[in-house]
Amino acid sequence: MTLPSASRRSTILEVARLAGASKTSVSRYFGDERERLSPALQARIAHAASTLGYQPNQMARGLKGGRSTLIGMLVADIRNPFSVAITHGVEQACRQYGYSLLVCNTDNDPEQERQHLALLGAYQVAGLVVNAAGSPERQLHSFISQGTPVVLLDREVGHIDADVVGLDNHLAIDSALDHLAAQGYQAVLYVSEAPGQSSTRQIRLSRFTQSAQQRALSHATLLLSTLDETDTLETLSQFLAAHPQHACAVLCGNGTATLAVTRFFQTLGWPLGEVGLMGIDELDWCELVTPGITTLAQPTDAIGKAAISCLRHKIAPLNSAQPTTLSFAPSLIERGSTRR
Amino acid sequence: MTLPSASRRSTILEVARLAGASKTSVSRYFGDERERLSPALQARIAHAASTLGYQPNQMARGLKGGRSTLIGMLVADIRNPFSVAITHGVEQACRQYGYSLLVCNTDNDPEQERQHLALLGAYQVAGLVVNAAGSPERQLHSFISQGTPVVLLDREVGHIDADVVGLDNHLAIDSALDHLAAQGYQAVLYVSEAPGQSSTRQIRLSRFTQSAQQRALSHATLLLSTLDETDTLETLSQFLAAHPQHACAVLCGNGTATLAVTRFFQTLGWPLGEVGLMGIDELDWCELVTPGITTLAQPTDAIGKAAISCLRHKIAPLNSAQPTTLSFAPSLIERGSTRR
DNA sequence: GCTCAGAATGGAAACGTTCCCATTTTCCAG
DNA sequence: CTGGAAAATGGGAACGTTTCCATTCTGAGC
Repeated sequence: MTLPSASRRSTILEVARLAGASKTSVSRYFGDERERLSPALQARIAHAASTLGYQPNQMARGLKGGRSTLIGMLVADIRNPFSVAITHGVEQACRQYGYSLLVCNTDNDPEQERQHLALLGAYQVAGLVVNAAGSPERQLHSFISQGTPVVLLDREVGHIDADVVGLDNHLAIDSALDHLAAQGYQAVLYVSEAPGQSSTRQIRLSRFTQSAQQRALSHATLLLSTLDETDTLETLSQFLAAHPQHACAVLCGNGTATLAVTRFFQTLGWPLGEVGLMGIDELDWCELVTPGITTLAQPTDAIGKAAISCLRHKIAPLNSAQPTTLSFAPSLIERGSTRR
Repeated sequence: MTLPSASRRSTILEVARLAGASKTSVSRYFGDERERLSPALQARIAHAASTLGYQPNQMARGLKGGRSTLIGMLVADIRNPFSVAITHGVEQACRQYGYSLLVCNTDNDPEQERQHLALLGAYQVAGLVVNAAGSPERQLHSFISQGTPVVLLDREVGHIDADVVGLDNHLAIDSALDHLAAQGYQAVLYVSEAPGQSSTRQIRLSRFTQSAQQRALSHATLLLSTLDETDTLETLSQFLAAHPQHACAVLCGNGTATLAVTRFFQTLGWPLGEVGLMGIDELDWCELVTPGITTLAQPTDAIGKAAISCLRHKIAPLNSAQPTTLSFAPSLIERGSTRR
């Protein structure tokens, strides 16, 4: 004889029966009206529930309530350590407030982004944290008009009534230039991935030009393309050649750029420091490449937490709070790559 | 006058009304019985649905069907690039088969693991991919007995009727030793994080000892503790001192160990290559630290895909297929750190 | 023209909750 | 005691689907 261990998940009704209570009371117990129940009843329900191993069915909950305890997060590139660090912060904050995080990676593909957004809608997420790949304005609008709050992370999107959380890009670029200037570099090349739809890349890029100009620094910019590696090497060499009497430095717009440029430095045999190198985003290995690469670290945990905090403020009341922009300051981690 | 743009999400019933059909037919259209409908009806429904921007409510679906299109994934440490790479593979495979991935990071904390598993159960995930932090045998059993297939990733867990997908650890250790021996190293120190509950770490560690012995290599092992950095440095120095007449090398059990050891090499001023260094797991920066660090790369995409493939085979039919263990071979990426 | 199989379609119950109400119980002021 | 408000509890409809079953429609064979 086999045990009838088909072991279906038990329901609220079974708990109610075992506890000698109504399903309403059990529902109250597991909802947030527990204190409305008499201590005696609470005890009976607690006992029955633990006997049966009862656990509320979130699907049913979501269906009835029209809202789940799920928070959706769109990440443009999950293989970027910076994105992971932020995701980690978001996740911690979610747990703290009893939400679960549904992380969707879009691989920087607007089509995948579209699909993922549709899915998150279908799962009635309670809020949305978006590190946009494309410009999904219409879809985001539809979330917002349905009352699902949206927070934009690191990248802005068209005209959306949403909070934006991220690095203070102006400050970051300015700090970097301050540091480089203070270290005696007189000509700076800014290297970035192609800005495309990314507001952050656009802002950093234009701020660089503007700010370098103000400081009367010789400067130029270089956009990485995954193709033409030789072209890129060429441009780098030319920059150095164009400033024979200046101390030159390269500033990288994000971690990916730093990685690529570090490789190029090695290919070209440029000594770190003599030619300065500095990057936005701190990475594990920056201290390993002798004499270390100077970076501007983003407060990733704080950014993640701030995102969830924004969401929470908009979830509970039908809060018409104005969209805010929260900008965080980077911190300078000084290493040998900017020491002449 | 404000527009009544409260814009609720439209339901199957509204589509049915607009299309002049019954909700049953609409349900069939969006389920997988579309071909049972006459072309005329299909067309009407398609039109109505797109007019209304209808999208099936997954909550209701999950509730009725008892199963969602969600796949749950437990990751022990999302900040480990190796885990991320695997997650990426799993995610791609999920998309390919129409599943969505609910990624939960446990930060190597069994308690968080417990909570996340409970949650995934409540969301009726269709399958579970588990990179275990602790030993949640009981919970996993309850998933399996409820018919939810489970795949173990990289780490085994107690006595669970589940497929296991991961690196062939014996092969990996053996390949590493083969390579080191071929390069002329005669004494090898194996560095690993403390094995704890991780079957992978245990297996690699014991295989190392066994295999090094067979090859008549001088060997020793060192477990990293996050505390006592000086202790660790001490042990490293002693190993070198103990083999004055041998060519020494260090083999790192995973990416974290490689990072830590590389730092130690720098602190101690050991020249890479003269003292050999090799690591399991390929990392972005391994080629940047001159003269490059030799690694064994795991086929992360293949591993992720295999995991989902296992799940799929068990989801559809009440398949009683025997649990399998899929082991993948690593590939050697040879660099200067193992060239004398 | 009639029967009947099979295709096409629809009605209604069920999934496990929540929440609005209604009902019962408690207890205190008069 | 008693009336009545407040506290405690329960009944049942509703959420948006899926699915079982019943019904209607179509056309081929006689």
